Amino acid sequence: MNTQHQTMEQRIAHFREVCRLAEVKLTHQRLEIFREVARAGDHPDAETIYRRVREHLPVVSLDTVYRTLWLLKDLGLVTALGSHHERARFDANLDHHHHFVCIDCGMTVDFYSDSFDRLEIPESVQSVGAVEVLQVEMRGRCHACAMKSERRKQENRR
Amino acid sequence: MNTQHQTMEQRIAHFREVCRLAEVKLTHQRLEIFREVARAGDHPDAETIYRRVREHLPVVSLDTVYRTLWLLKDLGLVTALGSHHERARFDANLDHHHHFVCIDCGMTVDFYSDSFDRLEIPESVQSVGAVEVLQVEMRGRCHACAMKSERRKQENRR
DNA sequence: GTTTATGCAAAACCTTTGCATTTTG
DNA sequence: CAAAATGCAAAGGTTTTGCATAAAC
Repeated sequence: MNTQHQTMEQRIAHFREVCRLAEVKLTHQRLEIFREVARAGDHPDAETIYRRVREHLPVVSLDTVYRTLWLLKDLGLVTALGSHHERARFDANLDHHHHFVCIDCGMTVDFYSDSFDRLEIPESVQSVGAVEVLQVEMRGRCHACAMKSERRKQENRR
Repeated sequence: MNTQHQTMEQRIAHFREVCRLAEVKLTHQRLEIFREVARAGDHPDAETIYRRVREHLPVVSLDTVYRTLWLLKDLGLVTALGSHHERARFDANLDHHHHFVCIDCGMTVDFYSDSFDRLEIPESVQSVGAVEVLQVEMRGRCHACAMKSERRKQENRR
């Protein structure tokens, strides 16, 4: 779905529909939190969203903002960068490489690719800053986690 | 510098040399922590490195592991993924896009690129897992931060 | 009316810091 | 021996959780 050229009204309507289908209650807080994330173009953190929401809706707490943001992520309405429960990890591999990251277990594997290494920086990026490192991040499910989730589905069917 | 085909002895020698040039003391703890990160291929977190180091060197504390890892990063000997003091951030932009991230202030800007979108997944990755999202991450210094650090250098010259 | 979400406060978690002691160059 | 690094314990910041109350369906 293309979010770029949707009006705020269309996004809110979509949000309502997703909540209805997921049988999730549409509270005043959730609506305002979604509206604030949808309006933002600057990848705000939970604290920032909390502050912005409070300008319109004084009765909201930080923990509700957190709970709602992870809910929105589960519903596929937002994505999370540098997501929760992620601690700093270290790598002594200084060669130019790229990453596969498992969205379930967090396992990260290094990969080498000449075609990835040869990618050119778009001009539009150069107007924002000077790129020092270009790295491709591939996210998906590793085979081990894919098997685990398959097994879980089969158990639930019984 | 290519780390891939260096022996552990070469890496340790390089570590010693970098410490000497930077006038940083080479302690037993630092040597063992570096050795453990250099040996690891699995992007371990600080706690994991701490556990592994303790098997060889019982007298080491978690805070020394942290201090040493950030030192190694400053010395350019390791890189950090999902680095410190980084909180979760949220994005309602569901269109396929890519990121520029400022290494100083953390500002993240979305970019669109057809050539990035058309990248093919290398076969070697497919043997590890099923890629769902491919995203290019460009890291560097935004113009605002570049100007700030220029100004700081000039002030120090006076 | 029943189920679910909220706010509050307290906890959990990862990471950093101050200070006395030890180690390095 | 002077300067810097360590361990300890305590604090810091972010995110999560349990529970009584309130709101949505």
